[in-house]
Amino acid sequence: MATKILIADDHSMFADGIESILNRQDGIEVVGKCYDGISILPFLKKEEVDIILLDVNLPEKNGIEVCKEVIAAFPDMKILAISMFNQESYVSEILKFGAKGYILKNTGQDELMEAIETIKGGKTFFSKDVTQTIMRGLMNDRKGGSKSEGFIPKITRREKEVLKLIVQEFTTQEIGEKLFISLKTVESHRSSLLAKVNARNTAGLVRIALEKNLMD
Amino acid sequence: MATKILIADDHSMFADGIESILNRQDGIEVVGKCYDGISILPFLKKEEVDIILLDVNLPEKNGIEVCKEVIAAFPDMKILAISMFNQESYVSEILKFGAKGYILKNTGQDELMEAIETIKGGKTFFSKDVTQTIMRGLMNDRKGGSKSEGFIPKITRREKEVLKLIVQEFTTQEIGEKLFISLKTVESHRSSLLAKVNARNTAGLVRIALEKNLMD
DNA sequence: TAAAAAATGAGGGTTTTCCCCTATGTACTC
DNA sequence: GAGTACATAGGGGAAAACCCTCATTTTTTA
Repeated sequence: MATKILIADDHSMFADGIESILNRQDGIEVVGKCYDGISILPFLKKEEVDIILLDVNLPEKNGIEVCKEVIAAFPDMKILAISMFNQESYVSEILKFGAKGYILKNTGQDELMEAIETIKGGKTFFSKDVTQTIMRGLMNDRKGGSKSEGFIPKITRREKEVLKLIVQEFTTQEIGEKLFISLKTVESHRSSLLAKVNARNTAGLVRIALEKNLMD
Repeated sequence: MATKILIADDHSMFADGIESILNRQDGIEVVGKCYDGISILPFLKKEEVDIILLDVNLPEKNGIEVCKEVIAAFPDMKILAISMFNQESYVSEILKFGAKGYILKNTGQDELMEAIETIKGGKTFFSKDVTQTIMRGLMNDRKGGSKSEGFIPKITRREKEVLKLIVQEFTTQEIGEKLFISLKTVESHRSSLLAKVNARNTAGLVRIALEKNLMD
C-alpha cells in the first residue's frame, strides 16, 4: 500500500511543488496539504496519514507547537521537519518533541525521497548540514549552553502588547496607563524584551522587532 | 514553440517542485535551474530563455542585483520575481530594475500559471497582496506633496551618520566618540532628526528610519 | 496537582534621552 | 556681500529609560 503523506507548509507554491514531485513516485500518495498549523490536527482526525512533511516556520501556530500536539494525539506519527533554516534551536526543539527527521529546503529531491523512505522504515533522517549543526549544538551544550546568534526566545502575549506600544512611540508611563498596569510592570516587560532580543536599548529593540517581525 | 523558463532559487526543493509543476503544463519548458545569483548570467549567455522565475532573496548575490545585471545584458528578458516577503522595499526595488511581475510563494499554482502567461504576453503581473503593497507605497510617496503628514525633510549627511549609529544601538556618548564630535553635537543631530521625522522618541525615529529607508 | 512560566509591582539607584536656550565657523547660493 | 543651510557645541534641567534585587499572584503546562 502506498505511503500516505500530508504536506504542511504555508507557501502553497512550495507545497504544490513537493506534491507534484511526490505524486510522480511509486508507492507514495499525497493525501492532503495544510497551509497553516491549526488545520493539521483536524485533518489527522479524519484522514489516515503515515508521514507528515512539516514546515518548521508555520504562521499562526509554528511547526514546533504543531509537532508537540500531533505527537501527543498520535504518538506513532512520523514527522519529517522541513525548514529553510539550519538553526540549532529549531532542530533541537522539534526533535525533542518527537520529529523523526529534519531536512532543509535546499536539499534535492533525491534526498527528500531518501528521507521519506528512511523515516517510513522507522529510522531517523537528517540532512548532512543538519547533522553538523546538531553535533555543534551538543558541543556547545557541553561548553556551557551558549545561545545561537539570531535565535529569539518566545515573546509572551503581554510583552508583545508592550512592544507594539513602544514601537508606536508611547512612553513607559503611557503604556502603563493604556494597559492598566503600573509603570514598574511595564519596566519589567521592557527589561525582559531587551534581554530576549539581546538589545542594549530601545533603538535596538525596535530595529530587531521590525526586522524579525516580532509583532504579529 | 514552448516558453523557455529558467528557475532561480536557492532552495532546490522549491525549484524542483516548481519545475515539476511547470513541466506538466503544455507550452512550457523548464530549460534550467540556478541555485544562486552568480550562475544566472553565464547560463543566459549559453541558453535561450524567455522568462526567469527569480527568487528575490538569493544568497551570494540577491535577486535585485541579479535583476539589474540581467536587464542590463538582456533588456528584453522577462523576469517574474518570486518572494516569501511582501515588503514594499523589495517590490519597488526590483520593479525599478525591470522585473515584469512579483508574486509571493504563498500563491497557488493557478496564479503562477496566470502570471507566466501574462508576462509572456508582454504585460505585467502582481499578486493581489503585492498590488496593495505597491498602492500603499505610492500613497506614502504622494503624501510628500500634499500634507505635512508623512513628509520627511531632507536628512543631511551628518544626520544620516548619526542615525545609522543610533539604529545600531550606540548611545549618544559612543556616537560622539566614533565621529570625533562632542556629545552635545550628537544631541543636536538627534534633535533635528526627531523633528524631521516627527517622532516623539528614539523608538519612533528607528521605526520611521526603517520604514522609510532613511539610511541608504 | 505540583511545577514552571508569566504577569504583576515595589524600592532605589544610574544613565540616557529629550528639551529648552544660545552661539560660532564654514560653505554654498543668490 | 547677505542669506541660508550645515556642523559644531555649551549650560542646565526634566523626563524617560535602564539596572538590580526582590516578592506576590495568576496562568499554563507537564
